[in-house]
Amino acid sequence: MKRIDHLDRQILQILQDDGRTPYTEIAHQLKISEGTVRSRISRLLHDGVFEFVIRTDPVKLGLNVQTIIGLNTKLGLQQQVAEELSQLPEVRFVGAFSGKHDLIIQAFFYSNTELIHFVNERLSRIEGILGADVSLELRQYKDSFSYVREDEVAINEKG
Amino acid sequence: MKRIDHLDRQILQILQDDGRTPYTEIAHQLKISEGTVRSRISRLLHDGVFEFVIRTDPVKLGLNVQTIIGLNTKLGLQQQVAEELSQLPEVRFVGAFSGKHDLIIQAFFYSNTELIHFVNERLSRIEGILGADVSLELRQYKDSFSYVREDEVAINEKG
DNA sequence: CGTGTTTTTTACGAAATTCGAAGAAATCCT
DNA sequence: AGGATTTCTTCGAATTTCGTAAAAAACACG
Repeated sequence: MKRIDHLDRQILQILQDDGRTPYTEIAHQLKISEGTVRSRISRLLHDGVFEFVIRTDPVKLGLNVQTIIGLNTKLGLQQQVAEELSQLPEVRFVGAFSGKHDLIIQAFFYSNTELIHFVNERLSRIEGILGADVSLELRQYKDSFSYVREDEVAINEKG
Repeated sequence: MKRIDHLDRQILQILQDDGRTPYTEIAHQLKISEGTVRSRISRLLHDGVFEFVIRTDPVKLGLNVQTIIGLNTKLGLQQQVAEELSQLPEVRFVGAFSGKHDLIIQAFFYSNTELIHFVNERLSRIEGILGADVSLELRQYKDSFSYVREDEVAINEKG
């Protein structure tokens, strides 16, 4: 896989803002040709560096209850638990971690009732879960989504 | 703001898979005209229901160290701490929560060294932080991103 | 350094997509 | 039912994307 250079990062940064920016427009902004933008993008896509998606607002879709749940699992059952959790549509993130919790998941619900039902009926039925610490999101301050860090692009700006 | 109907959700679901799907293609799949797709999308964009973005792979960008950090803050300083944390480029998510931790953040680093530096130099300098539980991501099982839950679209499929 | 090789970038015409706007169809309200 | 409003379709024009071939740049190695 080819190294990602500064031009790639600049392209990614523009697309992070608006994933539908025309290649011609990106080319114009970066003062390169459309063909270059196109070949860079298809290489990056091919290498799995990024993909075009949309970012929906959960609240606007009615998902008002957002949670992060830390879980502890029985030794040896962690992976199985993680895979079962991954199946659930309410769960959007599942990761294994070092630290206080073996697994941390993020889940979204239409209501508190649905959340309680999730904890009492779904989680409790999964074998290997020893405990679950539910944290309810009260307010969101940042959710940036941009892994191309602005500081990184800026540093090379003068190079 | 107009209610989001089933057709909107179908459009969103297609775009979740590939944010650059042409409107003509969406129209074809859903057996409606391109104009309808276009007007729906511009309404949804206008209402802030979604936006076109790209999803980059942090690991491919060199961000190998992914963490979730639970923080406890001094009473009354929570908001200020949250806002300071939001400024940091390493931090991509900041939320206030009920539960064991007042704030939960997600942060990404190029190396363990950078992480240690972040905890020792950056976090420790922020006034109002009482404690930080760092969880290091060992493995990711799911990171779906799709808030239009498949089950929801399916249910209405017969309506 | 210089020359051959490979990679990247540019250029350009053809195909596809997007856009604006106007008319048709459907929905809503009373 | 009838008029008003919203949503949907249609269609030509403008723009973008795509394929490809040639130019330019970067690279490798004697």
